[in-house]
Amino acid sequence: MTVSPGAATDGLSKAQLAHQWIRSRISDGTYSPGYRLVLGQIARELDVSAVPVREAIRLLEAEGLVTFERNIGAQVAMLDATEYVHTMQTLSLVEGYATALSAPVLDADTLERARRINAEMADCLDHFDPVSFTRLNLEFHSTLFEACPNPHLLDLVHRGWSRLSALRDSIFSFVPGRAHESVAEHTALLDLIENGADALQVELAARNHRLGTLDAFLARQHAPSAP
Amino acid sequence: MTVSPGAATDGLSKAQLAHQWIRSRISDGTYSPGYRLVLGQIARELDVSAVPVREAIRLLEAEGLVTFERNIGAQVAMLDATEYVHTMQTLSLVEGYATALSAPVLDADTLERARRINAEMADCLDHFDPVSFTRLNLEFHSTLFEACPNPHLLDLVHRGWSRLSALRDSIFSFVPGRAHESVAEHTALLDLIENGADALQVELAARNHRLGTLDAFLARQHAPSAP
DNA sequence: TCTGCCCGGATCGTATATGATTTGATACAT
DNA sequence: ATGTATCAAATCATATACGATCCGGGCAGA
Repeated sequence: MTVSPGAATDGLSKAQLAHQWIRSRISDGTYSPGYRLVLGQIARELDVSAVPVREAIRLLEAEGLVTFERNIGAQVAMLDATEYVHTMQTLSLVEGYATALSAPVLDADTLERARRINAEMADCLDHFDPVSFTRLNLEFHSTLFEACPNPHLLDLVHRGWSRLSALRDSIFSFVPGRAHESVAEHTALLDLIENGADALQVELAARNHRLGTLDAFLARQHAPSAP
Repeated sequence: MTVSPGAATDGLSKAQLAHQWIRSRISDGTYSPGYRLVLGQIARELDVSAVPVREAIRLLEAEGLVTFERNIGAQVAMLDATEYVHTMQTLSLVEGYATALSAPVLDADTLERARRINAEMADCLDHFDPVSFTRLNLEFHSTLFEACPNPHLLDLVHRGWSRLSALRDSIFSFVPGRAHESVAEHTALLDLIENGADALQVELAARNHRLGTLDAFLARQHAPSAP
């Protein structure tokens, strides 16, 4: 028995492998926005043929992580200010709703865990560790919306985060002042949930929390004098 | 000069062609939920190779219109009651927001057109023409959210509609009582927009309008005695 | 010098061919 | 009669090959 062309390294197809590989390269910044993705090149690097790579890239396109033009090629999606606004707006919407749908089914342990994560985030601010802060922020919100019973919504939330994290280096910069607000809003959100607040209240709190970050970004855009 | 393998019928690639072809077949009911999509078979029917068809199917999968399993094959997505609820829930969310974002930029002509469409819908009820009613319903809502400045949201709304329309025959049945309510709610929504109501008000009105249809469905599910 | 044309390289798009996997049927042993 | 092993057909997954298309650079003419 020999390793044959159609074999799968894992339970995954080569197309899925390529998909994840490229995606992680985008996430970790190896392929930054605008980077040109050349089928043959990636295929050689992964030691597969161009067909699975092509499929991977088309899927990434459907996710909005890369742009693709017929007979031209693919490149990592640019995230300009407008794109950022649209993505954040959409994410605020779906994340807010997902959080509201999750809220009723969260148990005390989970909420406690969320509070601990938020406390860690506060520590990160003291030590000025924006990288950990960003990671913990994702953990915090994941904790709150992962229980959402609607898989479509969850998928949309994940896509939104994926887009942002993939392109965080270009625009999504850490704004210290906003970060402090963020931690406070997290506490307020947890209080709302723990007190069994109305679904709409929770939704709007979660939504506005994210829109707040967007506003902070826009404010900085329009007054970029402050470092 | 001869028609060669890589040629495109239009400006579209064969993969895109196959994508649209399969999608329309799903929409018009030729391929109903559960129908098995066999690559080779479709490829022969379209007179293309299996590669573009495969790509088309993977894209449809990303859209949620078909399910796909490695080494097994693809089939038109089943839309059971749970799926229907999730899809409607998500659609209510994004459509509501898209409508709210559109509202401020709608001009008088557009609103007038929406009112005319709604009047036609009322006529359909008198003549008992559920097919036209459903078509006009899409037209009505399209009129209201097409001006939405956020392309991501618009895309999500279109995907939701696509899912529903593709699978309408199986579950999405016309409930006369609800249809009358629907027309009335359309009028109320237009009034809100015309009076320059708060964005949140418009959003919730649009959202609840759709959730009302969902509720009507659920009520019928739990009490299916009445035909 | 500038402009337009043509050509070659790079890359995408698809057909074809073949390996890999699943599924269902059949034959056999218990 | 039932359960299990084996095999063949169907189908997916991928490699390879080649045509189609785009882009940039060189060359001829004004």
